[in-house]
Amino acid sequence: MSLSTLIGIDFSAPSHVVARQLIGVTVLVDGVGGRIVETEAYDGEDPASHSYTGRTDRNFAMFGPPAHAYVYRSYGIHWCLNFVCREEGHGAGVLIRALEPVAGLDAMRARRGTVDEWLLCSGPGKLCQALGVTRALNGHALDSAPFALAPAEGDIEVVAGPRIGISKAVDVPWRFGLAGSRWVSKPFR
DNA sequence: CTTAGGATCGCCT
DNA sequence: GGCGATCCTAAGC
Repeated sequence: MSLSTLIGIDFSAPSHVVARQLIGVTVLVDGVGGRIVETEAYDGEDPASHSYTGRTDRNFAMFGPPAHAYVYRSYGIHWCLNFVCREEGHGAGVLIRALEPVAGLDAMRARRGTVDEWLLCSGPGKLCQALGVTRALNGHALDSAPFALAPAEGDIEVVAGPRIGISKAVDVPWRFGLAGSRWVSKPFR
């Protein structure tokens, strides 16, 4: 058990390994959250990754200790949540792309302004709004409040495919999902 | 069903 | 000055 091991997952492993293991894990922020059904891996040697060209004021959390959060602003509007992985200094992380809503549904509806449950957490920007994730959590440890993680339960079948919304390394199959889940942001082929 | 455009911030060339 | 690890709305077919 290394210091970067949390809920049975070794966050110092390569990002695509961690991304696969995170499917089925429950994540809560101040008691609001759900089960992770979709992730994407990004790595320091990966042209599509924010960390590819080195450390900046925006991405420094990706180069910090594993099992911490990296939160960035997307298109000047949305927040996106990543779990940092790999050894410190490497610059890798896993983008949390969709959740199955489990806890704090009323808070999610209020923040998202909709009662449609699929619209609450079916995308990286949506789930951050639903869970109240902002830059304030950038660099925050995942094993301490307001975060709470719980291991996946039962048999988890994971499917993989190319990542969404990027223009580089578009064929790398580093998007992972819970097989058959209706909560993913886009179906897997 | 598919496509197009706007919102709006911060890094990069 | 350009362009995103996005989302929403509106319009076209």
